[in-house]
Amino acid sequence: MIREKLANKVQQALMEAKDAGELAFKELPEITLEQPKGKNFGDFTTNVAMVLARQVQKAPRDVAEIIINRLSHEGTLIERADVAGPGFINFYLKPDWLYEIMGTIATEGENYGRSDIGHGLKVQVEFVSANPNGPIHVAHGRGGATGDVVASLLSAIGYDVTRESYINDALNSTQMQNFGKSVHARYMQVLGYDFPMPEDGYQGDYIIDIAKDLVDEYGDKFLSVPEAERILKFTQLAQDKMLDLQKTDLAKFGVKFDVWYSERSLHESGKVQKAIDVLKERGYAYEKAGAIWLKSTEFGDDKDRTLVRSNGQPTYIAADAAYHLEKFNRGFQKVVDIWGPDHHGYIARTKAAVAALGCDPENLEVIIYQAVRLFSGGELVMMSKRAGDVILLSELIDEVGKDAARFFFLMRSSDSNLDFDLELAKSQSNDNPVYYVQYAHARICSILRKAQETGLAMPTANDVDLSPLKCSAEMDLMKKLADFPELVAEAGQLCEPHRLTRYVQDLASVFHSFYTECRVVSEDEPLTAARLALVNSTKTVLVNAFRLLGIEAPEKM
RNA sequence: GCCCCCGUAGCUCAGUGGAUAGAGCGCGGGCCUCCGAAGCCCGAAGCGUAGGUUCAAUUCUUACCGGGGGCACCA
Repeated sequence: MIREKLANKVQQALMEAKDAGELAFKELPEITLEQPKGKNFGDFTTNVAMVLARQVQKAPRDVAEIIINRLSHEGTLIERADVAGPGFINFYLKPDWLYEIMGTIATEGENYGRSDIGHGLKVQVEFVSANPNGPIHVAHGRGGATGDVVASLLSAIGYDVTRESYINDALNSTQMQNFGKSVHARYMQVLGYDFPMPEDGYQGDYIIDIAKDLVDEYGDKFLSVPEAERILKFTQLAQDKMLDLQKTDLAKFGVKFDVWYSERSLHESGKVQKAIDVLKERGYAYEKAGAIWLKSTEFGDDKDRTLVRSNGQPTYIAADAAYHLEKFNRGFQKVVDIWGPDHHGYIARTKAAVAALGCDPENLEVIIYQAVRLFSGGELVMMSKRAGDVILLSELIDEVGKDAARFFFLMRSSDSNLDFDLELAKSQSNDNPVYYVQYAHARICSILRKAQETGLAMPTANDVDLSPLKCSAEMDLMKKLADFPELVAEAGQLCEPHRLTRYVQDLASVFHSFYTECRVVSEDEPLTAARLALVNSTKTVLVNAFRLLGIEAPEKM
């Protein structure tokens, strides 16, 4: 808002200068207003004079001077504008611009920070998509937190978002067969038979748990069924159990999906075959050595990929192609896939498949998040009792809690490896960023309780005079609150949720400084009222940010 | 060999085509007759190397060096 106003002012000044023959430019440059890094460079700054300098053949500082002389401050929030450094124009604003924003926060409440950048565009965020042959583990946790918050951010900026998880439940896949055989072997063992685990069988204890469940539920009634049929049956039963467990674990993590999409359903409905047919028709599928191949090299992939094996079984790529075609057919105009680091190699082939099917690969955005390592007391944690070689998400949540788990997963850019310090996440101290930010909220609630006990009215920024707010701690806090909508927009458009955790920590920090500096409930009634309004606004923004992050806003800790 | 990510303070990480590169931990020093010290304030300390593009590069680009991960008619 304020940026547009300033940009308009600058544009007006530029046009006037042009008409007066002071600046000879043909095209109006884009005028961007930024918040300067240094504290002594005003509230907003623009580099337009430097951008324009070459075109008008004048020194940048002279151009800036001309613009400033044409700026009228009358009836605006501009206090003054200066030329600085190599040719920046720095704007110093009257405090009223912040008071206006306080009013906006009070009026918009839980909607403060939302926008309509997405214009209701239908977007799907696909994440987690774990094979239903094991529990959700910590790497899925990073993907889960990332996907969930990316979805929340996109929704906040006006997209029509669907959260979706793809179930790799094709019964004929090597992994699923292996899984079924493992469960079957454990089942036989629970029944007392000396039955060997298959080679490369699933070793985790959860396989035994499933086998015990199956014995409890069905006893030995499957023994009469032929072994091959029995294994197939077990694969399905065990898959269903795994899926339920995955849903339970993810729900505990605060992650819920609108759609669980079954790979098996793609095969059974003939959509995989259909996609292959489409690829053939479009000339991007061919036969070689008894198999059918996707001509993905046409679209920048390193090599062509097998769609259908020589034994007639379609590969997962065929199913993935069908799935992505289905996404676009379902009306999604933008698709975001969130994958683990082991999948980076699939970006090229998936985009190639999408392009070969006649969809625009630009509408598919793939986010790869990097590896997660758990540390405890400086030691790398590798093994889990319950799952074998991975740590389960549920174990992590039991250990550090949902909020800490989510927050820690979101603290780093997806592009960075993530070292998760269990001790830190558990510690109830100021070292722990989750406690730090939640404490800010609890502290606010404490102040508001105190004010209520004192019998004070609870003012909002709309019904109180904010002009007593003028010290630097108060100004810094208001500025941070003012940043929120833009931060949400940026984090959403870039699909970078870590910007939000960063912001929340910054906001908590300026609030804590304000708290130390400025006593809220005091003898000075106008000041108390204004500060209470500011505290209220801070609470609103914290709560809105926490909601996006999916963490609690505790009133007491 | 090819592909992806990272290389910023002692450590873990943010950040930006521009003016003085930030935070937490750790380290040193201060602050509670007062709304929660789970807090605040002050201090020391940094853009892997070499080219290129640019008025301006830590940011874009190329090469190299270092770390992590991936390269199936498995999913």
